[in-house]
Amino acid sequence: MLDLKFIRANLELVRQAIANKNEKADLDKVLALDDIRRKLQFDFDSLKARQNQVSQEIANKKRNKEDATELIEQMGSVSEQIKQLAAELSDVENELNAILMWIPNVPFKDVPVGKDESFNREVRQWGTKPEFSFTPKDHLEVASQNNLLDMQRGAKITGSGFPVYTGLGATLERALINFMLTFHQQKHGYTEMWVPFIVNRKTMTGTGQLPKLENDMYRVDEEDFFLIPTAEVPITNYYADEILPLDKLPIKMVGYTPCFRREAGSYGKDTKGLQRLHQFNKVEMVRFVHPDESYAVLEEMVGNAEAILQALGLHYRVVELCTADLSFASARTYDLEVWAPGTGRYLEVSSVSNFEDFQARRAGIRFRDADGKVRFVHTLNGSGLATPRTIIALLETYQQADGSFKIPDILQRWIG
RNA sequence: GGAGAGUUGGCAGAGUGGUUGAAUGCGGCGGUCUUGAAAACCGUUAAGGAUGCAAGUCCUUCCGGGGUUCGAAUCCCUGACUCUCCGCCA
Repeated sequence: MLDLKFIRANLELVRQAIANKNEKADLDKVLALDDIRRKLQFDFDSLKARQNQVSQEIANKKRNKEDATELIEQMGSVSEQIKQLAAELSDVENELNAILMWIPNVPFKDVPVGKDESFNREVRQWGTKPEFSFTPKDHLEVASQNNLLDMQRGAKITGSGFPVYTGLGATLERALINFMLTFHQQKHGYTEMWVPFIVNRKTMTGTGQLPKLENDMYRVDEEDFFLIPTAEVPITNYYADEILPLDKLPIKMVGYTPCFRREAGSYGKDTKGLQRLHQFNKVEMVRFVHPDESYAVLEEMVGNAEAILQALGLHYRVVELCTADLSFASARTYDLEVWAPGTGRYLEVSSVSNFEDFQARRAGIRFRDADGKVRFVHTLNGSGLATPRTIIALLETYQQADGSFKIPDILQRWIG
């Protein structure tokens, strides 16, 4: 959520940001409602002040055993007006808030402006595409020959997009998660968190998934709960509505969760095998930092995610997203795309974003500055990494001529 | 799932329907004293909003929502959560 005062002071900037992100929001309505809100607030405050004052007088009279009937009668109508104004004020505030919730974050100034993903900017590459003496197979074929995956029975149990990992495939999945968690915890200094996989509406709103993405998520209607689409949601909201002492920053948390995504309407495009799923596993890094540091930390976090791919020996590239590809809440995002030799494409395995104070304002995550001032923290998060496409890259990169595949040494200790 | 108790400021913990934004203690910050520190003493210490150049003034908030009343932390209804006991269960 953007600060209303910021919107008022930077109207054109916000208007441009909405357009560049292909979003829609009625800023004129916001300004109009805000005017009404302030006027109602002023009237309400004035009447309340009067009521408070006269209440004192009534109390004094009663204490002195004097008659207060006249004052009480007067206040009857004031009381009615206050109720009326309070109701109007609350309606306007709700309406205003509802619109504010649909205004996206403003992109960082250096983010390339673009209308689709073709405007994304490649930042760098690491490693090179591996060479094969044979035609590399795609991950489904490798998985099939080695009995690692069962998409059909996953579909039978639940539906398409719910894979079953079998035997060594399951072990590899678990090893990968374990490896990544331990790596971030030990080498990058993150605190490991194990959090609920189902969250309430307030939490889902705090990180910006709601109201926009309600239809992309699995719901538990009876409780108005949601299955998390990413660990970002429960981990970021861990400190919601709190004021953190300065010495608690920076906060670095890492957690594994399964991720659940309905994403109706995404069928047909790049869905083969493990490329696009309704349930998948992901290790997520989350950081809360002083506003002055967030862009430096963003670069550092990209490095943290890259370190995993490097340790696994997988070729990848780093891409900066253009405004249109940027998520609703993000101000700047880098994607890591790993090379999948059999599929013949780069696949997104990580997305690292700086949300500045957008999420913090929604979720109420603040800290006390050196001079005692209460401010919003900057929140960042990044996948480190999502497993399915990492598995794709591993299977396709380390496949052998005979159809078997080699598990990278670094994962061996987790395979057992 | 059943029964009971509870939810107040950073924490602990008072609170009679009427100067209670809230006693007291702890913690934090500033000061006096001290070579320095501790102790002691003094002062200070919530967040959000409206208005104003500012100093300031005013309003809201005692888990959330609704109600009673001239007036609610205090009374009523309702929801959430926590704790204790019982039941069930991995």
